[in-house]
Amino acid sequence: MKSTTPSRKTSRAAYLAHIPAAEAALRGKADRVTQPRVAILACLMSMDHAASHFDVAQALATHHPIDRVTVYRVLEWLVEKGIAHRIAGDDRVWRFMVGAPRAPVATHHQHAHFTCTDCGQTFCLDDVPTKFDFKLPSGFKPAEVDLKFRGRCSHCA
Amino acid sequence: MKSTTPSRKTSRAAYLAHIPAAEAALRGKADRVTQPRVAILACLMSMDHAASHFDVAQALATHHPIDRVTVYRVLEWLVEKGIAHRIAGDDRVWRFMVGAPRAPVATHHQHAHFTCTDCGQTFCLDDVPTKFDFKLPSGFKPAEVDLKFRGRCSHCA
DNA sequence: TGCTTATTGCAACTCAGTTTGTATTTGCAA
DNA sequence: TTGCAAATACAAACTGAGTTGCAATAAGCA
Repeated sequence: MKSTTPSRKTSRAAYLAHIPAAEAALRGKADRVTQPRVAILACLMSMDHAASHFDVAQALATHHPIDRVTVYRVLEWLVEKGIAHRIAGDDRVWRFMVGAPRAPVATHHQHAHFTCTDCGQTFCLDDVPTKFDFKLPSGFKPAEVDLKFRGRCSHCA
Repeated sequence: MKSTTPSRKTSRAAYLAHIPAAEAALRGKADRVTQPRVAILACLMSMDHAASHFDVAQALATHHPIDRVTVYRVLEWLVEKGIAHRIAGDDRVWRFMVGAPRAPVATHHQHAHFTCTDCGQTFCLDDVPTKFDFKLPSGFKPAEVDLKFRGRCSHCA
């Protein structure tokens, strides 16, 4: 078992700093604001890139160890509640990030994903201004768009 | 084990009709034109939607059974040779289609993928005329784009 | 036809993720 | 503070996609 995002781990300080924000974000959405939920959400918030379940579990391992099944369940629950969203990677591993899910068609500001071919990390690029001019074959009724880039990220360029 | 694309299977007639074309496509690219390669490529050619390894194996099961490992290897080999390309699905399954791979950035005609939320099938939409006007955050150097739609396909609309 | 070697078939394996079940803990409200 | 439902921990078994190693086969060529 190896980390899917080897470099640039979340610092513990950054994680702790996001705990209040994580709690606040959960207050409205959750019946119960539990420690694992807060910890996992704070962990996601402190990252600038998408994290796999394993990344999350490992990031919290020393400070606040959480059962891997719970990590799975909480991450799925965060997605269900619209607090986070997940991205299918090229390596069949789900990665998670805080924020809105897939963007509806016909917005001019697109939520895009950028996967670095160098360091392997996936970033969310919010508000990518794109002008779509779709001419899909007749009969195809799109509801959502996913925009995915591959290339060099700002850290590896 | 369930099929990933339950409806609208490849008919055997359509598959047989594509065998000569498949052989011709392989002649230039392959050292050896083997039966599994021809069969699998003909199978891909006869489909109008993306097929998983399992779909291919199942489609050929009765007429021309091929070991599932061979299906994996041949499909990967087809991608490597530029004869087919693969798409990462939302269910952690690779799907394959004949044709060119990912489009480079800065082309105005985009090779897009459309996944139907109803029947679950993924289609390739070639030559989708899109006018991209990317403004990625500074430092991000994109090399490839993936454009992915979700919605209702022409069969389910 | 026989030779050579790429390719195939088979079996066993890895790995991410899921499921189930039970005992325990904990958030929250009465 | 107490009671209770919801959530977590832990263990274990399971699923399903994809991989690896090796012996057997068959495509192309002389």
